[in-house]
Amino acid sequence: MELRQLRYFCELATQLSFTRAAAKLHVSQPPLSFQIAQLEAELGARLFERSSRSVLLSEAGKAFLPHAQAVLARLEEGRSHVQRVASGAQGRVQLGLAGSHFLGPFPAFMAQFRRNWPEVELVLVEMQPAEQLQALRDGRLDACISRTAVSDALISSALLWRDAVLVALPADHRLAGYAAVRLAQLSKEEFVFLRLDSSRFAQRLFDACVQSGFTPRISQQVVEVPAVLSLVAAGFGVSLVPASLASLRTQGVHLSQLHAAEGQVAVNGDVHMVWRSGGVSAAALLLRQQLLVWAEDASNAH
Amino acid sequence: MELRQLRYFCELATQLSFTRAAAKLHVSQPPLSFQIAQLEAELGARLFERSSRSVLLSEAGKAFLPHAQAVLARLEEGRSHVQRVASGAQGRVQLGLAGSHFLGPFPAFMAQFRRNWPEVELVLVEMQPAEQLQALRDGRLDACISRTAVSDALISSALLWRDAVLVALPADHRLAGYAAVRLAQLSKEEFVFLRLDSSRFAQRLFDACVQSGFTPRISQQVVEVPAVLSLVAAGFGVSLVPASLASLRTQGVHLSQLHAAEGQVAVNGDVHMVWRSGGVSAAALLLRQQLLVWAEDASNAH
DNA sequence: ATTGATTGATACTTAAACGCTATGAATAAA
DNA sequence: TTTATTCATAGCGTTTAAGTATCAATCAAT
Repeated sequence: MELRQLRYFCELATQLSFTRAAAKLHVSQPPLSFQIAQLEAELGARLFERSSRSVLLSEAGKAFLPHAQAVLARLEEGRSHVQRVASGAQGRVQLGLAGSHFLGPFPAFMAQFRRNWPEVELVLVEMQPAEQLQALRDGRLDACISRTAVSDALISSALLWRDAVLVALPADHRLAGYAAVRLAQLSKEEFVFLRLDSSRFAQRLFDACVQSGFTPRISQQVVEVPAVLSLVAAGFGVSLVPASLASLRTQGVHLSQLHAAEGQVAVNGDVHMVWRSGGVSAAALLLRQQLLVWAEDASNAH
Repeated sequence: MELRQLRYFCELATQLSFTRAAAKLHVSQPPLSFQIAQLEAELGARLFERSSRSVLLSEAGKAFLPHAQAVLARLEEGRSHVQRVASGAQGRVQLGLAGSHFLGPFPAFMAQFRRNWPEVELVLVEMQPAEQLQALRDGRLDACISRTAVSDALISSALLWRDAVLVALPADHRLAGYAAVRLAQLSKEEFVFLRLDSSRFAQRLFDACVQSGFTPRISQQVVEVPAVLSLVAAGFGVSLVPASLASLRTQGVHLSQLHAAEGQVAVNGDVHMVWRSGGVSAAALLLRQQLLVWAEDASNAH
């Protein structure tokens, strides 16, 4: 059996005339007759009752018609489904990110993306930054948002938007009056840190302290950023946090700018997108490209 | 797009190896590669991710697979549906008959037929005998059961089983004592008849009276046979009824045999099947053939 | 009743498509 | 490094489908 035969059959069933159906199908009449005859031979049943003046569906033809139509319709469905998936307009993207990014510009992008590509299921996976790379390699994630750029044979990344690092001080701290603080001024302080084993960003902050000439004394390590601010407010120490956290406005916490030490580049909390280089779905490609474009636009507008 | 490509695709999607899939499909490997490539080209999307050591479904392939499988499955459904309809094993037969036939052997056949061909919908249409022929010609009926044989260019018939005609007498009638009665003995009686304009059987009974030398005086004409017996019991007159009606055993009615007059063939109520010669469904053909065989068997057993 | 027109089937030729064998390129295992 | 396995490509032969021309049958109109 051939799809051509089904197409011919359906057209003939609606036209009920070999000549007209052949014209509609853009073939001449003999091939149409031949293909119908062939289909009938294979099914072992006459599909049309031909009298030399009229063509009518037989009982068998009436029985077959809905099946033939369903087959052709389903085929078109499949075709369009494949094309939506291949173009990325339909699919699923699994994006890993830490909870702190819900405080930055990311939610605005997410809202726009879901509006523009409603058939792309955007699955957000909250995940410790340290797990993200392994999840990317395993295929559990298609991309992730991180404050650390990565680049190797399998993983690439790109800057999305800049984010400064602020100093979080208890409101009654001796430095709370200053608009800006140098890292070296904090050498004697106790620190609240994100867990160093789960956050490469925290590791970078730690290293920055070391480069400023002191090893920070750590009073507490926590996982979530709001908890950092709460502990600072509670007097457990000072901390270094991304500037986008300012929107939290935690009571009892004073945020100061961080002055870079002379001859050093300022420590930053810049946000990157990180993705697996190969074997990604079209939807993941689309998300990546859209997020890069959006971040570019946003930073230009700013 | 071709069905072959769908078959190849589905097999490859389960085997995930060109070599093995080709073997299962009884083709060599190059045509398989070619057809898959062709399908991918037409859909504009890669369906498999080939690395030289493994073949995996791509996102697009995963999206297309259920459609391809559904298409092939639906096609098989259509094929078997057509064959059931063409063989008569599935379909609908509309059979016209008068209510009186539910009293004869017919219900036994019906039960057997429905047991053997459960997918054939046997629609019984109770219909006055006079309408039956027109309904046959119109296609509203595929066949009917009648006490009158018909034969012309479009309509054929065959004897199903014999049925005698009995004389129905009120229990207190002067002839009720006799086991058999001649028609001529009833010349002075009043008669209860089936409606002459709707029953050709009734017309035959009327003619038989005329041939026996008298024109029957008709006190009542009714449509249903049980009503005839009730009217006889109520004293409206005598009547002539098919022998199979004896199973009704109406109170106050005595049934006597009917002696044929000398040199005449006995009037009878033989039951025939009548059908349209052309343009009948396979299911109708099956019913016709089965009913003839069954009637033959039943009369032989008897 | 006869002719003319229309419809579906058939015969034959041409062009395209499919499948097979042979071969190549790339990768993983020995 | 070698060997084996896997998928892709090229060339060839066969099958298959479409087109043109024609036939047979039926209905309509003169």
